[in-house]
Amino acid sequence: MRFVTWNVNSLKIRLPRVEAWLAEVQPDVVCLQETKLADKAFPHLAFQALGYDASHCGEGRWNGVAILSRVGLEDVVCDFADGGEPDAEARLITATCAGVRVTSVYVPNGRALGHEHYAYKLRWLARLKDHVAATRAEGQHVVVAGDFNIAPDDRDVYDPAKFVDVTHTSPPERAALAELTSLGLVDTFRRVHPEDGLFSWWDYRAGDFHQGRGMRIDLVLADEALAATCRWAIIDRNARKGSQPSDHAPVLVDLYP
DNA sequence: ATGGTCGCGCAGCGA
Repeated sequence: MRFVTWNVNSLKIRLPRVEAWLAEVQPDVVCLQETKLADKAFPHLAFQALGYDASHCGEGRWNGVAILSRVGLEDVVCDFADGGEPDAEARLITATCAGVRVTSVYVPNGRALGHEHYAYKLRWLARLKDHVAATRAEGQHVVVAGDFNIAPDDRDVYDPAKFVDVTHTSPPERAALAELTSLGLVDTFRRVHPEDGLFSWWDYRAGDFHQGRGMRIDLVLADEALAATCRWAIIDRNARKGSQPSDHAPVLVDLYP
């Protein structure tokens, strides 16, 4: 099964590119983030025409996450599965695809160390751990894929010296991600590609993409048994090129549940 | 040169 995560930065603007990419790559399960759509504006028919069922959790102007699947889409939950208060923002959606419990996540950005939004990011990640623990307890294979807004280690940024005391690399954020993986989840792409310099996001400004100034913040986490089946993974840099790209490239991971 | 670009939506914020 081919899994993809892709922060599309507005599905309204990006739909033509997403459609063409899906037709070419033929993934089985796709986790989207930052659709920036209300549920009623989600283009179900466009995806149906390509063979995908879809579920979307959106609020309109910001955030918005979805799961597309051509191998079944069941038991959709549009929030944390920890039994707590509903999250105010549309940042995760969970569904079962061919026996795999899949969650598409858009982790808060954090904005700056010490900012209220940074505290929100850490609280959100702590809740995500509870969500994953609850999901794992159901006994199915688990995939948690999305824009984590965290570079797991120094291989995941273009210049570690430039990422000191900033969001995406700060020790509390990395510790929160480690808490998550301590539940038995594995960064599948990293398992296949240990080298540095492989990024999934580049700022639109200053020619960062062409200068190689990026970060790897889009991850596909899978339970250990499922991750052990991974033999192939790639970040499709070509999808970051050309006219009207997202600032994120899609990450593809083949797993065999 | 100490910025730079997008997307949303129509000012300026968020990323």
